[in-house]
Amino acid sequence: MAIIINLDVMMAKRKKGLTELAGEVDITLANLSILKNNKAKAIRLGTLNAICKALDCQPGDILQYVEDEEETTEKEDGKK
Amino acid sequence: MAIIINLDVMMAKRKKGLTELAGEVDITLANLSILKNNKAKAIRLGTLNAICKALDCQPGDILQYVEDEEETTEKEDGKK
DNA sequence: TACTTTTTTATTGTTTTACAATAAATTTTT
DNA sequence: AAAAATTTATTGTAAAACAATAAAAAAGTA
Repeated sequence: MAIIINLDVMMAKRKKGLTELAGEVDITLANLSILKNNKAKAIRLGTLNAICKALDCQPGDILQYVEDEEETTEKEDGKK
Repeated sequence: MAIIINLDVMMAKRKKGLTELAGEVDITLANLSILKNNKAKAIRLGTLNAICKALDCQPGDILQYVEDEEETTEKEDGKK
């Protein structure tokens, strides 16, 4: 996979924590955490919409495409 | 909803049709058409990834957040 | 106009996954 | 240490991606 989620970055910029954002996005803390940490395999446009609205940003601020070369040597990124 | 899909725009820029793109993205023509025409309610990151790779673009080129005021007066956008 | 290609729409079925709800563990902050 | 915030995990349900297929509609070409 080479789509990474920069939700944490935008949250930091807006000074919003999970608790606050979860309320505005109307999603549970737990599931928003999953999203934030790139554990989600898909996203509903309605959810993306709510996030963009709450953070006043664009999808491009949250989703980023990077071509994957192997840099898996460092640590591990995708553990089972 | 206020997330719109500009996949058609990027396809036009890259001069790629559905047939060609569907092959590269490894998704059926029919389903890609649904995506392209904003009929999808969600998108898998794997699919978004494949599209970005095939079109050499970013998610932000395809997904756009617009706050919805009512401009439904013109035609109809979302029919049932 | 007929023929071809592309695109759209529809239908059915399977599999995946979002998300809720909940709880516990972990980390961070005070 | 205590409190607050975050992460991780589990179970269940509803939703939706996507495949496969087919057919209608639109666009392009001879």
